[in-house]
Amino acid sequence: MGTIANITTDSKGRKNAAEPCLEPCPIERGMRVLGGKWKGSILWHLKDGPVRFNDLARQLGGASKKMVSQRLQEMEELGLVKREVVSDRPIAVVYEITEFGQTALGFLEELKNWSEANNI
Amino acid sequence: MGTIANITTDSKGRKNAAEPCLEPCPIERGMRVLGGKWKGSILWHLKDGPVRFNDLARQLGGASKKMVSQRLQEMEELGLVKREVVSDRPIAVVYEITEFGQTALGFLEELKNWSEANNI
DNA sequence: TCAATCAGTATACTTTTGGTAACCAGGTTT
DNA sequence: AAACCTGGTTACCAAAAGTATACTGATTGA
Repeated sequence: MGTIANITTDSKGRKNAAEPCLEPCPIERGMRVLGGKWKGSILWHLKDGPVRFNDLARQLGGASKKMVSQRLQEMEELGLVKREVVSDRPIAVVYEITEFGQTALGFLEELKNWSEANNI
Repeated sequence: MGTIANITTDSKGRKNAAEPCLEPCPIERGMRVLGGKWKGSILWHLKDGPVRFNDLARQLGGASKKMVSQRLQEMEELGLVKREVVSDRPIAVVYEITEFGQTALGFLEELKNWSEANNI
């Protein structure tokens, strides 16, 4: 939808929804990209610069390595983050937010403000 | 967290995260309130006025009645929506967004815009 | 009389998600 | 030598989310 809940009333006083959504609306689709567990947090933690895998995992308050690794992979495929091997030998990998990823930060900040303002 | 990913570098060039999050950050907590499947959509569909249960279900593009009913109950407990029986006999119930629920609309609109702008 | 509408609930089932714990190889620290 | 670091993977398990069908009980409409 997007505009108005289109409820009509027929001659018998019966109500029905004029435009049932055939597919999830933009809000639903957006949620499926950014709404997964930890995804928002991950993006937020990358906003100030590249972070290494284990550091990221530690900063997520309880998310397991498996979770972090899974989410990072999904987000890399979506183009939200970029993975970079900075050295082998003592292997080191950093994750960085992409330009596309940055476009979501405004929305995440609104969410953060909302949570804080309402003691969520 | 909230401010900066506090990464320090020791004398050997090793990096480590100074402040691991002990609990989920505001973004994570907010997501757990608004991020559940269908919750955002439901709130959005209520923004223009009260809607009846079956109409709402039809407008959610594939969500089953069970889902809609479950989500509505959760959201009522959270104070995001209000349930009102407008008549028995031919039983009629409407769901309405609360004042608190309205505070989340700004954030949902940002999400909607983001989804649409990026073909999500 | 038969069918459909209202707002759900009940039941049963499958799929997806989230999570723990152990493990890998190479290197460093104690 | 023993233990920890790096960035993950694998196996396993529990809980959540989703599907689909059928049912309520009063009322209205054809």
